[in-house]
Amino acid sequence: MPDLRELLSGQAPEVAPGLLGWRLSHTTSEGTVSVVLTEVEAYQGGDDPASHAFRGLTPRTRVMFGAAGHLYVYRSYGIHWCANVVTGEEGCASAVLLRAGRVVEGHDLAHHRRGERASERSWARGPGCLGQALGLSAAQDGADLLRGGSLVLTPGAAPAPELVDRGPRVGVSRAADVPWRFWVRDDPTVSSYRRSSRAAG
DNA sequence: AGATAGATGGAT
DNA sequence: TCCATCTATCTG
Repeated sequence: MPDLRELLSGQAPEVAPGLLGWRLSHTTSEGTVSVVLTEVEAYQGGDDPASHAFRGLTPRTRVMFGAAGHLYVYRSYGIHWCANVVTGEEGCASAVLLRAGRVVEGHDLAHHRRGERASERSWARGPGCLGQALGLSAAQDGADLLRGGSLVLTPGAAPAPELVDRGPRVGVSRAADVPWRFWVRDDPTVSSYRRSSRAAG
C-alpha cells in the first residue's frame, strides 16, 4: 500500500496535477458527500507572493506549515469556506487549493446544501461551492485526511496526462501569470477563468 | 485604530 | 459590473 503522506510531501506545483481524479469525502450527521477533484491550484508558501503564507506563519496559516495530508480551510471574502490539501515537508507552507470537483456520492445532500436552484455540474464548481457542497467550515481546519476520520482523501484514477490542462491561477493579483492551476480538459465541473482586476499587466 | 484588499460567486 | 460580508494584514 502506497504511503500517501510521502506522496503528498512533494512541492505543491508537482503534487497538484496528480491530485486530479482523487476523491475527498466528508461525513457528518447529515450524511456523506464525496467529490472527485477536477480542478486544483498550487500555492508555494514562502516563495509565492500569492500564497497566504508568503508573509510567514500566522494563526491562520499554521496548518499550512504542518505535515502533508492535512486540510487547510480558510474563509474567503467573508462568505465562503475554501479548502487546501497541505503538501511539502513540515515547516514548508506548500498547499493545493481544491478548486472544483464532481459530486459522486451524497447527491441529495450536496444539492440541498448548494440550494435547489443549483445545477448538478455547479454543485462543487469553484472553491467556495466545493466547500459548501462538502459542508466544510473552520471546524475542519487542520483535519488529517489520511487517518480514516470524517474527512478522507483517497487516490483515484488520474486523467490521462494529455487531458490535463494548466494555466494561470484564478483571481490572484500577484504572480498572476504563474501557470499553477491544473484542470481536466472539457470537464463541465471546472470553474471558468477570471483574472483578478488588480493583477498587474 | 482605521483602511483595505482578498486563492469567490451570483445577480444585474 | 456590482455587491454581500468579514478578517488578516498593512499603515499611521
